[in-house]
Amino acid sequence: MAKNLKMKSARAALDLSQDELAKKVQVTRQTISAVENGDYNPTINLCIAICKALGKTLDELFWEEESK
Amino acid sequence: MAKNLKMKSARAALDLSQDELAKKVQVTRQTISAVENGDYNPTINLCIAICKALGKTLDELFWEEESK
DNA sequence: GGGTTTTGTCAAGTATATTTTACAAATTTT
DNA sequence: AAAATTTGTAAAATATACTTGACAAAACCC
Repeated sequence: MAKNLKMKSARAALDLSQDELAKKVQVTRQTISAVENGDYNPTINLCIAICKALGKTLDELFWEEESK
Repeated sequence: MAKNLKMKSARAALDLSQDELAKKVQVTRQTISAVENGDYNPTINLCIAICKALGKTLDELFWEEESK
């Protein structure tokens, strides 16, 4: 899977660390790291939570990205 | 979780059975049924595959729906 | 109204998403 | 350049997505 740079840059734009985002989203820092690095295939509920924390929509952060 | 009626109606619009969609998406009919009925929390890759099979985007089928 | 296809659901199993603990490399701050 | 923060990664454990097989109710055709 490809890295999710859209997510990484949306997070950077809000000046959040992986750990801070993880807390907002109720997940571990490692999970956030893995999602950004495309190491796995997150749940849609997690994607939605990430989108809301970053003020983006699913299409903006997850469409076409992991579409392989 | 709430039922995903957007997905159900997008599938109906293409006159596909759950089983036919399941085959296109390489998953079991039970999984499609569970997703439509909101019985669980699918993977983003599965959501993307479903969107592509139905000619829709993530925002169209999965945004706000399961946002709880 | 019987036959066929479609859908809901359930129980038991397998695969994989996510956690926990932990350490080192990289980056930022002072 | 040392201290502090952020990030990549890994192994073992746990939770949960997804499968397989199967049965009954509902919906569609004849």
